[in-house]
Amino acid sequence: MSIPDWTSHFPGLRKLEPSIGRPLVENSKVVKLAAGTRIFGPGQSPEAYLLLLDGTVRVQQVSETGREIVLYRVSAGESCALTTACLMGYEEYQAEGVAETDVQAVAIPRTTFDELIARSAEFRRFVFTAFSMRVTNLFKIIDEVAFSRVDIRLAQKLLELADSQGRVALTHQQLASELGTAREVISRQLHEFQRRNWISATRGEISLVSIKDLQKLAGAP
Amino acid sequence: MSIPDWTSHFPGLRKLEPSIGRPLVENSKVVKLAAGTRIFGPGQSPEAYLLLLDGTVRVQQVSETGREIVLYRVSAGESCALTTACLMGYEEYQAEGVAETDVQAVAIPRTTFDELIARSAEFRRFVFTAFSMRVTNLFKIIDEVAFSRVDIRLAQKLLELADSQGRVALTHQQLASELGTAREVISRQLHEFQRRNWISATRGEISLVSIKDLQKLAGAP
DNA sequence: CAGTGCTTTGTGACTTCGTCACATACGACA
DNA sequence: TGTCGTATGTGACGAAGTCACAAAGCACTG
Repeated sequence: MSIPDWTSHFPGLRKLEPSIGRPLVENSKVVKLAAGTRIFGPGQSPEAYLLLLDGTVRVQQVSETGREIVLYRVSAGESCALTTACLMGYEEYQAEGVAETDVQAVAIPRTTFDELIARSAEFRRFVFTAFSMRVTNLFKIIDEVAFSRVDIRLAQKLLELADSQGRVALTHQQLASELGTAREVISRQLHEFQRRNWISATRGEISLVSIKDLQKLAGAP
Repeated sequence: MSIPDWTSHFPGLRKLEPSIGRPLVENSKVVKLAAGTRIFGPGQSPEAYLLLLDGTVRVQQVSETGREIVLYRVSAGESCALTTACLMGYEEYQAEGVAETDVQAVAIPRTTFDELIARSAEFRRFVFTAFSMRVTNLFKIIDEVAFSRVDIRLAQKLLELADSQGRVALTHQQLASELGTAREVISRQLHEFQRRNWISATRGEISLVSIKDLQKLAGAP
């Protein structure tokens, strides 16, 4: 059976020299994970560098009191870059990763990863770029959590998560987890948005009515 | 003039093969920066990988409204790992780095850095470990900012920043920046600590009186 | 289709945190 | 000893988080 060349799914890897790309493909394997699978979590060190072929993985942090905050998502074509930090580093993972959908991914063993880093400038760029994006994003989250108002953040999140019909199929609790706040706070804000006729809501789903107004709130102060 | 072999200052670099260590030393140069120098900031991409020989660098984020939060500090023997993310990655730095004291550092040019990553497993481990620590720490900050009470965080910070005599030579404003909160909030909390006789304060300096009580607050919920 | 049980949402009361607008107080230095 | 810049104190109020329930909404069952 021939091994499918999944490297073409990753723009950053397409230009890999064949002498590099072949061992990469041969030494790693494609894994499938069902939606809801916990991929890693506090106390579980990841064992391989993961590249997503399909689906999305949500990386989040859970507080002692049970409140949650979503740190970022990994989608098809991306790598779970921060796993790398822990893959390479001395510490255990503090956050947890959950498959949001069924997921197909390439698992690159630690040794292969290390070898690739050594041998391919192209691969290094790919890894570091992914890293850079995540870290920049973490900075942004800190900024928002520390300094930004929830109404603004909620408007941004709704716009970000809406599908093409302007619908967001999440419960208040799930939105609260996205922003790292409490469910009641979200309920009240949504109520206020509804009062202003910016959204309409049913159990478990929100429809954006006035995207323009939401953008105005989300944008300039 | 002989070039000083500063690699011995870095435990992670001591075991570098000479064939690797020599070019590292030869291609990089030692720089000195006066206290207060802004080393990098939003819009300024760093040009080199920095290893600190002496002094400390504070990395912080400034909000639109002027509030600040300290993300981490780089001390002697450490690398400003996250600079690397941006060094390697596609994006500009979102945070700013300021020399807190006079600083002596080794600046490794981008090309040399890349070459070292390629050639030395030892150096890779050094860089990734530093990375890992910072990222883990960023996770912790997000957790604390989002979920933890200021009185607890303030107690922790005081204990962390106290010198051997239990003194913290910072203004309320500076403490507020450490925690990403407002000065008034700190003033009130310190007042409360004082009322309970846990600290005593003079202009610009705080003395910890009952470290035990502070630890109790900082520790278990 | 009425009943039951789980999940989701609504709400009031209260605490904590952040903001604004000043009032004081301290300390260095002329 | 006065003056000036920085540091700290404070009240009022709005925004956000917590707690303890109440009330829907939905699925499944008999």
